[in-house]
Amino acid sequence: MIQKPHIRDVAEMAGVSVGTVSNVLNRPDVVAVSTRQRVQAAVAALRYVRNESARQLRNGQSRTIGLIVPDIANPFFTDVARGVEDVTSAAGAMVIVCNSDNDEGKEDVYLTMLAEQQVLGVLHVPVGRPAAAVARLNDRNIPVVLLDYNARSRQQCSVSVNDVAGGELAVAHLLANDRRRLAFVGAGSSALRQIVDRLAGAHRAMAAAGRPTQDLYLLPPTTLNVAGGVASARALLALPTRRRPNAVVCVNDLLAIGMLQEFVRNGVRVPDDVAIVGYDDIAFAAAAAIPLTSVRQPRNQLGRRAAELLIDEALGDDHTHARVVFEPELIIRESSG
Amino acid sequence: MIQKPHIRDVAEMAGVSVGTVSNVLNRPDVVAVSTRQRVQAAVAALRYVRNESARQLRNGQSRTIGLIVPDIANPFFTDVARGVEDVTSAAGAMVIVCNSDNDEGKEDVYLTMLAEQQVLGVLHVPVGRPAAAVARLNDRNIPVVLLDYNARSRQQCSVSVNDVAGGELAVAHLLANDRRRLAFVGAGSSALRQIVDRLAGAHRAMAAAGRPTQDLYLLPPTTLNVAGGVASARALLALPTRRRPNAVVCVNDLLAIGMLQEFVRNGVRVPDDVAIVGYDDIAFAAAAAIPLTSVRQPRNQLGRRAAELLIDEALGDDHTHARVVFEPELIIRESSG
DNA sequence: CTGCGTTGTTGAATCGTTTTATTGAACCGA
DNA sequence: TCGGTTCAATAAAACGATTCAACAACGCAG
Repeated sequence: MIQKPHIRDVAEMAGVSVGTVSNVLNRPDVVAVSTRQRVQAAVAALRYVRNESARQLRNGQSRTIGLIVPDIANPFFTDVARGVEDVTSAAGAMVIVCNSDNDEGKEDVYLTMLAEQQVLGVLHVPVGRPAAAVARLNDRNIPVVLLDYNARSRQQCSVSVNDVAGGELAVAHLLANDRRRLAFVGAGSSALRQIVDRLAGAHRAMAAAGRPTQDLYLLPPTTLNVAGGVASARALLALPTRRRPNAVVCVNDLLAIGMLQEFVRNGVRVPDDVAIVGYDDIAFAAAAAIPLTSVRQPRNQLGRRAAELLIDEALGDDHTHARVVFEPELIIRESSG
Repeated sequence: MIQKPHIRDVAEMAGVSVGTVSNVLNRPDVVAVSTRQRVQAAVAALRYVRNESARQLRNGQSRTIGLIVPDIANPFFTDVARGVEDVTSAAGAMVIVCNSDNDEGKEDVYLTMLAEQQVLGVLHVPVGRPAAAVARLNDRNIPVVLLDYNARSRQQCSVSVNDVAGGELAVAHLLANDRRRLAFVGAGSSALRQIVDRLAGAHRAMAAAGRPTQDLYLLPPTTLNVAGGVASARALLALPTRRRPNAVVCVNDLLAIGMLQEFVRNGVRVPDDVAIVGYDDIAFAAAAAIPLTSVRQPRNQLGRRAAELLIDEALGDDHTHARVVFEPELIIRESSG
């Protein structure tokens, strides 16, 4: 057996020209049935495998898309990635996953590498403002779909979730349940667009209830994980009971779980003494000691829709840019009683 | 500005030949300083971006590796993937992530696609026995490193965790704490190699303590998630108190968390009435209502080491195959008192 | 002044496909 | 029997980089 059979070897074996083999592979309908079968037999016999590099060079583009996320170990992006993969795989394409680590420098490096790869397109969760590098890709006619980011320009697609609405849902729910002393946990720790928006939504809900925005107590910055939640809970426990909030909204479920844990440990009853609302509705929200009320984001859908838009832009001929904004959903469980 | 500048455009602008430009890009040391600077200036001015397809075609291989996992949405593989990414990114390569969905057919499809892409190599978490497709890649000199699988043949690298030892650790720990009525949760639901090994380890620990293996109560099959844990806990609660196990080992943390939740809900004290040990030590194990004792696997390390081996095999010249087996570690927390 | 080694640059061949213009065969109706 | 039409198959020209043998220029020793 030939080590790496080329299309030429297949052609020889089948007694046809290489052009015909190529046709069998790409447009089987234009070649006569008997010839086609002969060629397919040769392909199988030699275990011929196409060389995508050559194909790409000739065609000018690959069957690959890039996905740039801050951290693939984060369950949120994981589910997004899964949605992306499902769609691309159905389209016969593959996904190159890149971690930007919230570093715009790394983002740039990857964007360039993806351009070199002649990818079909890039799905990009930008750290800050979509970088100049994105514009550079557009110059080269490589479509970029922004993910978890609402594009301002109409020159490109974007898919995001309405974070303002999410913050509003959470606070409105607590106010409707007669909670009066509210705290918002996780703001200020960074200028993350998502968090800024959620806080804005929270403020809007306050205003709608005729409450001044400063009535929403902002807990000092912490890390956005379970440990940060524990620390935040302690900060609240240090307040005199009378002034202690009786409801908290966390910008993600990790914070909420940490707080829940620390409250339970200190005999604070949830939701009787303090109601808790998380964000993201990760798998563990429902599994917490006291099942957690949380704002659910359609993570998988986010990935799917973005991938669909990207593929349409890359392969379709009459593409119009879309700005998709999903609405979050409040999942009410015991923690907000 | 030229739409897609080629190396030829750069050459013209700098007043040199294309060969020289290529040299500047690939072996800058062989070209004179003044020439090099002139070329680099032209590259920058034209915003020239290399065409990897052409490069790959000529060189016969890409700067890309494939990673095939059952499900990228599973936190275990997510952390593995993260480790892989860190190593490959440092080596200037990229990762194509593929979900096999525990389907050998999909595995095959992806393996073929990766071969077509002329990838540097493939990291593969096989569903069953490493398929014939793997052998096919080896025929084409594409290295394959098996991940989370202990290769029998010495013809290839593999990186795995000693699951037998993990099962043994868990059971030995409980026996050492004077727990006598033990249950093992999660076996039988599938013939997954990992689970079979962990059970074998559990049996070994029983034997070492002079206990017959049938004293380890096997709970009937459930799904391997939180809901399965809840169901398993109910099954135990249905037993008369006297015969109810006072310690359980779960094959993963999701099961353990589900059980914990259901026990707490029914007034069963953990660890006083029942001790619980999980497996994987996912981030939430420590954050559970009662922090969970769990068998930790070096997930990130698993990915890192596999990626290193793969890159060494693909690029190094004196590669010797290695079979790396990591040892799991028992993280003792409150749930096993 | 010649010959030789060193350094830097060049031009052409090459990688393995796809595609397009062209050829050739077969068939049909007049 | 002969032009016209279809249908299949072919040969050759891309695609855009890398590489290598060959060459030019230069300095220096004899």
